[in-house]
Amino acid sequence: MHLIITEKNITAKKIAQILFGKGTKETKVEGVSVYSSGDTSIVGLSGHIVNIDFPEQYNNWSVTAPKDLIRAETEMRYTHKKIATALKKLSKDATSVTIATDYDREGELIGVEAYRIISGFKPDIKFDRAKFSAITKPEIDRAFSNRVPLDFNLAAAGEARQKIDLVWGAALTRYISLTCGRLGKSFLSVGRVQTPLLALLVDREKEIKAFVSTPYWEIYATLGNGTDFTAKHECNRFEDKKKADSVRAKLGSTGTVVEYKKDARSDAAPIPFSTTEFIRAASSIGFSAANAMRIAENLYVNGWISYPRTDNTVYPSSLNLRDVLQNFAAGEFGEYARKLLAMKTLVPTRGKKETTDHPPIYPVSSAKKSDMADDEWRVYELVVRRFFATLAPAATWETRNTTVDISGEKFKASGSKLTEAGWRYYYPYGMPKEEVLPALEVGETLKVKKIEMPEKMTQPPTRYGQGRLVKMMEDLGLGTKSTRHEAIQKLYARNYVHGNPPQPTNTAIAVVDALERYADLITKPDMTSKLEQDMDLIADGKIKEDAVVDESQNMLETIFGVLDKNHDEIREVLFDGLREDKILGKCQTCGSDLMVRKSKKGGRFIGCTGYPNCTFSLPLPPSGTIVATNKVCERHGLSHIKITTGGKKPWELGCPQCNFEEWQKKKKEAAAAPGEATTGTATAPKKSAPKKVMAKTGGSDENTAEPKKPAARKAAPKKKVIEKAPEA
DNA sequence: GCAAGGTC
Repeated sequence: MHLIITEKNITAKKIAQILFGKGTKETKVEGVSVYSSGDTSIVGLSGHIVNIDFPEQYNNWSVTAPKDLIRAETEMRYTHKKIATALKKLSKDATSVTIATDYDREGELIGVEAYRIISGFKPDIKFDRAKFSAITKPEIDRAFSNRVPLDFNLAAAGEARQKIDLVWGAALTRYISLTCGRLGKSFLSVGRVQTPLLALLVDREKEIKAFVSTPYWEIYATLGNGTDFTAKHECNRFEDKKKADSVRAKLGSTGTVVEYKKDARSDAAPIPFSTTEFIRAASSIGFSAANAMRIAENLYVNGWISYPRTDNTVYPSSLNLRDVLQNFAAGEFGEYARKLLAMKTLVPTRGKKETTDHPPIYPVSSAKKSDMADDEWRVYELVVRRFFATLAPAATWETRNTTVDISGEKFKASGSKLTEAGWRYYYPYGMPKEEVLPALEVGETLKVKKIEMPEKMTQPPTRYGQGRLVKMMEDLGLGTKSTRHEAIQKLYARNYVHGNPPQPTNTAIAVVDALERYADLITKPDMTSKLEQDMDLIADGKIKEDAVVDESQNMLETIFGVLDKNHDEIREVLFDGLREDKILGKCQTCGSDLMVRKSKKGGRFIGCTGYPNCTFSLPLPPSGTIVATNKVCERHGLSHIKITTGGKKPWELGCPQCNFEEWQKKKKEAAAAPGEATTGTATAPKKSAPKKVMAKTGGSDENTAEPKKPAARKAAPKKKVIEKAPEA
């Protein structure tokens, strides 16, 4: 029997259809689908079915010193035992095996893993490899009639990555966690991808914290010639109020048009969806990266959209765009599809990245709204509309620009109007607002109807949204199309970040600070670029896997030398960060800091650092991570808190004192009117179980929260530094 | 209780 092994079930199925046609027989071995015809069987893996890890004796974090992991041996563990057993069973009847996993580094390693499992069990089977870059009949036929040997060098490159990631990740994760006593499920993690990602967020947060907001003034004139419009002084921002005042004082009651220009601007259609582009678009309509990918995965397995993990932004010529459109001609999107089908030629847009493994994400079948949940529909609609937009012509805007002279001062205004919708007819997301500017003539006199001079404050840079982060990661080479969203999610799960856009905690800032000082390499994307270069050398046979791993282990040993020497200082940096995250405000009775503290019984509460002189305290819910938010209670001066549990929907508890008072009031009312229901007020818990100390209020979803618009974000008020000269 | 990479 000839056994063919693919990376995943869906490709096994597709290849069977191509090679066997209708004669395909599907059976199950150990619950794994096997597609057969005649003397050939095809089985799909589930990506990697083994993983490397340290042997059990290294499992106790406080027994093994972190640096002893660097040279520790590793072993293979099955992660999909049933598939491994199925491979062995199938190989009993096999005389030859063709590895037909994805044509990339990880695919080669996955293939070699299957090879090792089978040849360890039955050594005399012959192996070869089919390499294909699209699952189409000509490409599959070509690949299977030109089979080559397995590329062990390429697989070794992937294996080097596995070992280096494990050793660095495990050793540094344990070191940091042990150093500050964050053990058990609240450990602090470190990794080649996640730490540079976290450092991006921390660097930005530092900029935001360091930002000093200063006032400035703008001058607007409302002008009219029938249609009113607003023009802004050409100075844009006045930092000097006196100067702004003097300009304002000059302005008379009429203005003269000194410049007026009408133009047309072409607005190009967007490129096809790669995973990154898709996540960016989904993020801008309110989906977190992980949620967008989870939904896309669902839509894919249910046959609504194509494979969602792709770097490709160019439709392959094998994809018949008209056929795809035809699927939609009668459905929910019929009017759009028919309009595109009526065009003589379809010229799709194309992005810079072109790969051949998968097409860009496009809709493969027509769905009705009732076929899926609301969130799924929103994502599906996004994919459908994007596909349409990539086939549509550019949009055209008419732009108008004018300069008006008011008493010698220049004011500018511009207008824009969509004159040809083009692709924007199909894709309404992110539509810029039209600005009205009436037709004007140079020399025309306009009445000044109103002058306004608002005072504004300069704003700190905005936090990176998830879509932007995924894009930055791609540009920096961090992670892959399949893992970037997971890296972001991991930061939430570790409580390194909270909210959306993700905001790093003081703990995260401290971890990055400590690592940047003493283990700089793990905080930079350069580690990944260097690894990529080394992997290419391994794949080319120019250097051995062991040499690369050994060099990396040496570097990590050097780093551990530095860490050990500076242990006390690192501990201090980490403790300070951890402590800051626990401070919720000042005690109203004595003015000391209020902090999250542990009780002797293992619970926790908010206690005063003035203890034992001050015994002020407030209760806290028994489980979940307490996160202090930026919001401060106006009545009590305490940070609003939320309770997070590993990336799930956080519970926005609000001010802990307000919450406590609310709960006490409820308790009193319940005691005064026994038997009566105690629901009703807006902040009251729907089901106020008396055992639960806290009054639960509505929560916002970390994962689906609409990313805040930059303009809506407040400047960090406490960072505003005002230096006033003492009065005489 | 560690990472990152596949896939579901």
